[in-house]
Amino acid sequence: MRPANPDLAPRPGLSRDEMEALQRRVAEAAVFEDELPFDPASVALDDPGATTLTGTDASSDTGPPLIAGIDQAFLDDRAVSAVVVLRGGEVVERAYAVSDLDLPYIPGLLSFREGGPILDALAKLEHDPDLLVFDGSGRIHFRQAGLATHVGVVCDVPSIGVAKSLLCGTPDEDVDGHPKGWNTPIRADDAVDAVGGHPATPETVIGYAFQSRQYDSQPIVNPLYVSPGHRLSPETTVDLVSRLGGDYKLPEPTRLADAYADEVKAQYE
DNA sequence: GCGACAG
DNA sequence: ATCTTGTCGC
Repeated sequence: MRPANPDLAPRPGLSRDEMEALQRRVAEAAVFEDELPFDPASVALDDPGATTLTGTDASSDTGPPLIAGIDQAFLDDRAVSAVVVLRGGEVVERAYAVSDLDLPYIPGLLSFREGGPILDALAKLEHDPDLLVFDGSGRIHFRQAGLATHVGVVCDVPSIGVAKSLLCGTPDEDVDGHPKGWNTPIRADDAVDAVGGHPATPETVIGYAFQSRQYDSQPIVNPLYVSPGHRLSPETTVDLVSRLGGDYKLPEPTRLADAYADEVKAQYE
C-alpha cells in the first residue's frame, strides 16, 4: 500500500525538537472520531462461521474488512517488521521487511525508531488493509501522536494502538483484578499536551484500559491499554479490540504478527 | 532537582 | 524489545 501523506512520515536524521514538531503536525492531521469504511459490528474474529465467506476471494471489496496485525522482532541493529492481514479470521496475506534502525528506543519517540521499518513492510502488501492494529500506543501519547497514530495518519488508514503498559494518562478506576471484558477510560493528565483541535483536559478520554483476559484464581494479569490511532473514537477502538478477541491477552492479529516476526527473525540469525 | 516513560 | 530454567495449571 502507498503512503497517502509521505511528508508526515518519520524521517531519520531529525533533531529531538524536529521529531516532536512533526508529531504535533501528525496529531493535528489525526482524526479521533469514527471515519470507517466498514461497520465495526461486522468484525468478529471470534466467530469465524459468521465471517468466512471470502476465503478464496480475498481481493474483492465485499465481505468482512481486511485487518492487519503489525509487530516486530529485532536483530542487532535491524528490525524485522511483520504484517499479517486477516479477513474474518482467515489469513489472507503476510509480508515482512528487514530494515536498519537509526535510533535507540526513546519513550515518546517510538515511531521514529519503528515507523519507517513498518512502512517498509506495509509497502510490500498486495492488499490494502481497512484497519491497522499496532503494538504500542496511539492517542495515549505525550503529543497525542504515538506509533499507531503516526503510521495511521501517514497511510490515512483507520488504526488502533494496543499497548501492554501505560505511557501516560490516568485510568478512572484502579485497573487491577477485574474480569474479562471490563474497561475504564484513560484521561489526559499533565504529561499530555493539547494539540491541534485535540484538547487534553482532565476530562479528555484518550483511550481505555481493557481487560482482555482473566484467570480463574488471583494471578496478576494486567489489562491492555488501547487507544485510537486514526479515524476512530476511543469507544469504537475498545469495541473493535474486544471483537478481535481470541483466547489470549493480545488480539489475534497482533499475536499472529508477533509469531510471524519471530519466525522470520529465526531465518536471519 | 524530582519523577517517569509504548517497544 | 531481548536474555533465559523451571514451574504452575488446564
